[in-house]
Amino acid sequence: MPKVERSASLREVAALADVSIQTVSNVLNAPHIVKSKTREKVLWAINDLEYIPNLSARRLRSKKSSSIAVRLDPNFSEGQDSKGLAPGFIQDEFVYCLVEAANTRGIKVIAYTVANGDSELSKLKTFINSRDVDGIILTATREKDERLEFLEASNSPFLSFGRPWGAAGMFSTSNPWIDIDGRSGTAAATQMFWDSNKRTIGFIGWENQQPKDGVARSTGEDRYLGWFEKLRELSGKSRSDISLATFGGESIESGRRAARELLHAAPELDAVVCVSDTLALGCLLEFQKKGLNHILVSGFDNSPVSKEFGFSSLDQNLSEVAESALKVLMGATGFQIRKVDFSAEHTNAHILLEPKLIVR
Amino acid sequence: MPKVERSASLREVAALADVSIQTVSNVLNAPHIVKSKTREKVLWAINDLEYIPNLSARRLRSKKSSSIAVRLDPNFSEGQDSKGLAPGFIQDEFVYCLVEAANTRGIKVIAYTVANGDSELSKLKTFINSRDVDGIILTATREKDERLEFLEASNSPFLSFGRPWGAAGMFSTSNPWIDIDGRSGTAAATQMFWDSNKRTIGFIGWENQQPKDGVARSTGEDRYLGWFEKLRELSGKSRSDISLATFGGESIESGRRAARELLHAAPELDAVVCVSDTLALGCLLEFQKKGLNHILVSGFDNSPVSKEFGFSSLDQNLSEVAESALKVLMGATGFQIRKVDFSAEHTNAHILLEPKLIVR
DNA sequence: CTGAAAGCGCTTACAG
DNA sequence: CTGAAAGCGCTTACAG
Repeated sequence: MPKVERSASLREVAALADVSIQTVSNVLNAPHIVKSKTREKVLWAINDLEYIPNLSARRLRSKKSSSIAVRLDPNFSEGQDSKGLAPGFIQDEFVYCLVEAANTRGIKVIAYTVANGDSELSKLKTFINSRDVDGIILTATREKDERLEFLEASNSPFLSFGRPWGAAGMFSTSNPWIDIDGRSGTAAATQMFWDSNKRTIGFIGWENQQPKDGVARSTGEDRYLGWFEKLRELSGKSRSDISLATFGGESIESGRRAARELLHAAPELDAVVCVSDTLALGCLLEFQKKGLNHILVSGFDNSPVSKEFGFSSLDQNLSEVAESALKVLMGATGFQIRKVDFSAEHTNAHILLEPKLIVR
Repeated sequence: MPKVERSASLREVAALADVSIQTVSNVLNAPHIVKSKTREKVLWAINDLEYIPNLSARRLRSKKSSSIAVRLDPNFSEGQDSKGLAPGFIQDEFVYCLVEAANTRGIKVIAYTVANGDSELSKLKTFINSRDVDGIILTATREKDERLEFLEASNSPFLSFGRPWGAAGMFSTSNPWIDIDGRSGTAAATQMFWDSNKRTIGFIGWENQQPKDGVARSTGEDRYLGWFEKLRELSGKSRSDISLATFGGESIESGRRAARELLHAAPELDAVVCVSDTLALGCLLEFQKKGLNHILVSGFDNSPVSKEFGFSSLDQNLSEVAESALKVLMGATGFQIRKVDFSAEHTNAHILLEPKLIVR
């Protein structure tokens, strides 16, 4: 391969095709307004010179970066409490799917991190005000969130992955979000067990995440309610009789302990719906140790752990999440990020997608 | 927060500070050449207007994007063979550390994917020729690699994470790389077991990765040799007597089977060095099942699995890898990506970093 | 040390 | 349908 000095500019393409710079630009950005004969001549020149537009120039002039930013989080914790077997799995998969979906739409994705000390808000301000990105994908938004306030005030397109649990403004159009319906997921797992003639179906959730009423205030409570309500519907039992649930931290050891607690409460236990793959594995290992291989277990996330150990799990379907997110920010078929007026448009500001039960 | 229309431009800052646009630019890019009194006046105006430079304009004019690109890979496999418990763990962690290190140096990171069908080469050409990035971080390079050839020909800065195993040109300056020294890692694990008075130390590697001679041709062979040579050194045995090794695919089940094979070959087995955390866990679970809790096990990657199950593992120290990678591309203290002439400069084109043994 | 001019490579707005 | 002009917001090169 010969040394390549630099790539051609519009000017050179125009000279070769014997048209104006502007016509070449039109062939690229509005081909339909160029006469087909001219267009072909220009395309030939573009191809011949291997012309690739300078994106900085395009962005400066058009005032569109065709880029979005997304935060990356660390998967390791220095010491501290256990975060389970796949702490960053969902986030990393989501980012992968987002990049893939964005690239398909001609959008670049800039990854950023927030290291100890610097504020995410100042990073977002810099991204937006330097015109480096057109929009932002947020994660882990809260009710009073300075990021939301800034993005709203600066009129920047954005979307959150995940609901701001417990926030009064969860359904406010000023915090548009897309999320997975955990409740319907654990309900589906419960239904599957029931259909396999399991009648004593327990639940293992995260500690401090058991709803006091029928309303979920966290991901864990939401997944609990899916099991609870579905079991009530199927069994015809009263609320107070649906009580085969226990809770623990996100660790193998918690899963083992929870399994023992459930067995103690109901020796006839024959299935367990778990809030996570980590707890499901702990539970499964405890049953194996006791030779109770007939008890079925389900987890959440469809992580490599669930595949490797062969238990059912709920896949969050992140490529669909990513595509839906871009559909909100760009419209169904558009190629540009734009601000959506949810109060006026037909686009829903809050999207809930079904997880997919992977039966193993 | 009030609606913000748009951020200020250099022109407005200059007007407020009562200097020329050029002086404001100098305060930003070459503060030392501006008289301190002028500089303060300008900084006050910048602060007052919350001025943030337009990056597209800066990039267009300066011909530097201050960005690099890195590829993201999917962690899920559709069916197929097992890829273990943490298939994308190292790659994802590396990307996180790279973004963090790059941001500290004022460099943006654009993530890209290569979906089935499109070629990575054409993506790289577009990145480079559209002036979207100044350099590329490659992964999984091979001996004859069209990506290397293109980047070389276009005179673009780049660096590979990982060695092109088995390639004659592994030490060619046209493929600069940074990698982790797996061999010294498994040697360190072997030494640790020896120091704990373990004398029958086995090894579990990946299938088809056992060196025929003393030369490694893959990551798995490299890690095997670390165990082999260290054990030979410590035990004083001859080559043919160091044979307590077995191999399998990257799965829990393989680890279990390998553990049984090692026990069969040497019932006095008291430690096992494994090529991966997945194999280590399979091995550990098999020992636990048999009540052989005195046998120590080590893995590789220091993934959440090793933390959760409490066995020793080798941490790849990816933040150091990322920082070292940028040191190659930017120099020790620079803030710009530049092409390195390895044949002339003192920078080494091939960097091998030590993994860190995490003892549990 | 500071400023007036040029220009990076495009797209926009508009005249023809 | 096509082209001449303007200009996006900076940095560079250079004159003073």
